[in-house]
Amino acid sequence: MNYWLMKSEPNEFSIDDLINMPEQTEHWDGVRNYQARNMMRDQMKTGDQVFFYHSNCKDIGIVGIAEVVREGYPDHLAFEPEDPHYDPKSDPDNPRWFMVDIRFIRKTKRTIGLQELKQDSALADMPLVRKGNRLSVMPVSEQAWKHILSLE
DNA sequence: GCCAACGTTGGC
DNA sequence: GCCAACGTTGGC
Repeated sequence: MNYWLMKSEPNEFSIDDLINMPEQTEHWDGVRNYQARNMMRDQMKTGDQVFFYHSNCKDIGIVGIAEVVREGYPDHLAFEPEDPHYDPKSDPDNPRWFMVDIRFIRKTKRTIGLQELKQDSALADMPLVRKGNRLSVMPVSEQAWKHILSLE
């Protein structure tokens, strides 16, 4: 099993929004970054565990856990001209952008804040705490996953 | 709202 | 293929 971290701006889509979705499941659409795309298309497997992370907000950090319930498939928003995520270079016969479905498992007992993660020497290798990191989907090592859960 | 970091685009 | 301009991310 693999572990991941996915960022979302709670103004756009929060952990509570995920809870309120039918089946507590949502497709992770709108990602327009090739590294993140490649991970969703090629590497994320059903049953993989995901940290749900709130970015660009007052209370930044890990807020919950979800799991992958559907592996990479084309992001339909790229085909819809009216949508902000429309990309004319992606077409249904040769899709450029992919997404996965994730299902809510639980909230963490508290928000595990970015500052706390940054200050933890055990997590120094995480892309999340590296300067200038902009990946919205990133892998988490098993060691880092377990360590973060121990902070709860 | 600001702005540093960094990915993408496109002219050459 | 280089690289300047531009757009976006995301912490602060």
